[in-house]
Amino acid sequence: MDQAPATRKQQTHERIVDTAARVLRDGGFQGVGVADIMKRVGLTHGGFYAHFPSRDALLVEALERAGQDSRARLLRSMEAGQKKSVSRFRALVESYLSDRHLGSAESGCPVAALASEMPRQSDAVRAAGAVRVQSLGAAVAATLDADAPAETAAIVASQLVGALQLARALGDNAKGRRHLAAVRTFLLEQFEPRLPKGR
Amino acid sequence: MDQAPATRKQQTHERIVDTAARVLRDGGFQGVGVADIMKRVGLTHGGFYAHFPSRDALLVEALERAGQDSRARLLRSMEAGQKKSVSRFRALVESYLSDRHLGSAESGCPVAALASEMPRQSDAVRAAGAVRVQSLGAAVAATLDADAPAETAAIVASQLVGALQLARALGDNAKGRRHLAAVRTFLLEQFEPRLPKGR
DNA sequence: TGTACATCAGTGAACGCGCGTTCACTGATGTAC
DNA sequence: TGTACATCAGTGAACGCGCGTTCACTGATGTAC
Repeated sequence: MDQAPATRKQQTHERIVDTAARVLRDGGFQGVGVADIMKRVGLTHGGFYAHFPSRDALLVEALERAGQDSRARLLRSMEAGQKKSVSRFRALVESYLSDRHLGSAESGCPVAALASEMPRQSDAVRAAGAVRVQSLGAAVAATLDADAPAETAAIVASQLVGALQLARALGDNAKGRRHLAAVRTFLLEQFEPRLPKGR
Repeated sequence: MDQAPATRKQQTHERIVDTAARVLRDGGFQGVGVADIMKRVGLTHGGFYAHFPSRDALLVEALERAGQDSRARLLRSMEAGQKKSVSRFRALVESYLSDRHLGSAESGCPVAALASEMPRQSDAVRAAGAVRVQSLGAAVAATLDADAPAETAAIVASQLVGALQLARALGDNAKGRRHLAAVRTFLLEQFEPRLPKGR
């Protein structure tokens, strides 16, 4: 929806944000260093401030980008599942609580990767974080029956984020994977819509 | 259980760990600065290394202490509830997902305060974190029926941690409190033991 | 088609600051006789 | 009871390092005529 010519500067800007969106999820907020990001993009750090007024402004954009990335990834899983007659809800849960997501935070959900750090960020970053949380809730809601209570999405989102975080804290090993599996089973039994293909 | 004489040095050590355990939950791992902690205790930073081999060693002790603090606090809530014939499970859930816990991370559960930062810490800190996660699971298990499936504790713990984190990311406001309330209601309906007083 | 100039995007040195860590030193507490 | 000495707990200056930010400058791209 934004196929404007894209000047060279805009292209560079995108590359910086994309890189930061990955590093952010892997290394947390303080893992995003101005010099480091610029180096990864193949530039020197001095040019950074021609693109962003401050490091904080980059964090905000990177967080938004990470959320979009992650959401697009979930949608692809759901499309792939639909071809196999898997409900949207099941595709979401199996993708979010997959062993793959356990191990690769850098391309995963930024809420799971960053939630406990959110309260310690600047106003602007926290606001962007709250939007990400609500967006996750909306993504979950879209997989539920239309007549499901409004709170169900919040409950499921909490469960997804908590389960992935505890699994990661236990480690990318048998303990972590067992934890994920337990929650996966529970959520499917408890919340998978009864209609053949979900809503 | 450790009422040994306690030398002056040991007393100071305790004060450093106690202070760090609070600051850790409020400010995260990188919120714990050697000079800052010593200043809060009323000392100068130079003396730090007579107590700990490194900052990382303090983080490990502070994380353990925070877990013990938080667990003791939950146990007190459960005892208080028992006098009012409230099940242990209900006391746990209402305490963990209370508005009070939403606002005051520094005396709360370190897993909720730090989970997403755990994977980025040193081996020693991650190991201590994994112990904290399992300890939380054990605390939950102790409030469930003896015949509950083993996975239930992990499921409930995930839900508690995820709900508190998302509520905090939404903010210490109406949105955050509504989120907590929704999950509280769900957990009680779903998992509160049916026997009069819980196990 | 070519020349002159302006703008753009990025360079790289420098600054100030905070942090973890080290270390020679000091004042207070405890012990020996 | 008093004196001399050793140990203990903490002090404060200094170090090296990384980080966010600034800024004068440069080479490349685009525009005017």
